Amino acid sequence: MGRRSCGYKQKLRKGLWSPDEDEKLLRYITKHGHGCWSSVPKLAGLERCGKSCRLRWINYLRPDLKRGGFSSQEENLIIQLQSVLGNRWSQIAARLPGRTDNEIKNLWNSSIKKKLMQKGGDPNTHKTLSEAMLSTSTCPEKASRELDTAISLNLKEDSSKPSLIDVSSCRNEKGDDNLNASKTSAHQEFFPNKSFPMNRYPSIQQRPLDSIACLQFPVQNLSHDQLKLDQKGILFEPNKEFNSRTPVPTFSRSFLSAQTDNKIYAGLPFHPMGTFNNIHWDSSNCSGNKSFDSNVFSWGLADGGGSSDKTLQLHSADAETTDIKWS
DNA sequence: AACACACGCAACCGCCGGAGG
DNA sequence: CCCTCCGGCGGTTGCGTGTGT
Repeated sequence: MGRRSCGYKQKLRKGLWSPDEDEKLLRYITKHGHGCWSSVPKLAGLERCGKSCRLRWINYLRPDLKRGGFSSQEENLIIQLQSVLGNRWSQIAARLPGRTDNEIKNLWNSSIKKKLMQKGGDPNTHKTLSEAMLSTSTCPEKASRELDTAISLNLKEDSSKPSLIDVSSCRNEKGDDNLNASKTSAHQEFFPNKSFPMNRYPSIQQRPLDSIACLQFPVQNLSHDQLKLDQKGILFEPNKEFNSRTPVPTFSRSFLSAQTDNKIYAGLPFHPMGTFNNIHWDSSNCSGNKSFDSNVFSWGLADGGGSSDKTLQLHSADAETTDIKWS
C-alpha cells in the first residue's frame, strides 16, 4: 500500500483554489500568522489539508511575492545558481527575493532548459556554461553576460610582491570604479570589488543561506589522483559545492601544475540583487600560513567582456610552498 | 469553426529529516 | 529505539490557454 497523501482521513477539496478560499486563507494568516499549518485549514474554515494551505500561501498569497515575468538578469542568475547549486530550487529561490521555488522550477523546466539545449548546452551538466566559466576569453561577450556576477579564483604561475589585492581596475555592478578596500578588522566583508589581505589562510564564513560555494576546475584536466585527501581523509571533489563545514580541500603542486590554464574557479553565493552576500575573509586564524605563497591569485568578477583586467589581482609575497588550502 | 498540439503554471505526490511522545 | 506527525523539498501531473493547421 502506498503512502497516503495529506487529507486522506477526510474528504478534502483539491485542485484550484477559489477566490473565496484565497480570501479565507489570506484573512486568517494576515490576522493570526500561519502557526501550525496542519491546524490552519480548520481555523480558517477551509476544507483543505495544511500542506495545500501552506503551498497556496507560499506560492501565491504571500504579500512579498513579485509578480510578472522573469527579467533576463533574473534568468541569468538562475542559470548561474543552478550550475552551482543544482536543482535546489528553494536555495535558488532564497537568492531571488519575491520568487518562489515552484516558479523558478517551472521556469527552468519550461524555458531555460530548452534555451540551454538550443544553445547546444547540456542543462544537467552545464557543460557549455562551465566551459564559458573556465574560458572567458573564448567567448568574452557571452561569458560576460552569463557570468557577470560570478567570482573566479584564478591561480597564476608567477608571483609578485604586493600582498594586497589590486582593485584599481575593478568595477561594481553600477560601474563604480575602484571601490575602497575594507580591511579594518580580522573579519572582513568580502565583496567582489573590495580588497582584502591575502598572504593568509582563507576561510569562508557564511550565514546559513549562504553556505554554498563551489570550486570549479577545468574538467579536461581533472584527475582525482592529483587531488589530495583532506585532513579527515575525505577526497575533496571539485566542481561540487562545499560550505564552511565541508572538509578542507587541498591541492598538490602537481595537480596545480597540471592545470593548463592554471586557474581554479570558485563560485560563491550570489546576492539576489546582484551584489554579494556577506562572505567573510577571515584572517584571524591564518598567521604563518603560506599556503598561497609562490603564486598569484586573484578573486574577481569573471567578466571577460573585453576587459583584460577586471579581476581582483592578488599577489603573494613568498615563493616556496606547494599547497593551497581552504580553512 | 474545429481540432490538435504546445506551453506555462498551479497544485499534487511522495520522500525525507527533525521533533516529540 | 520506534512510531507518528509535521514541514519542507523536488519531481511530476494535469488543467487552462494560446497558437497553428
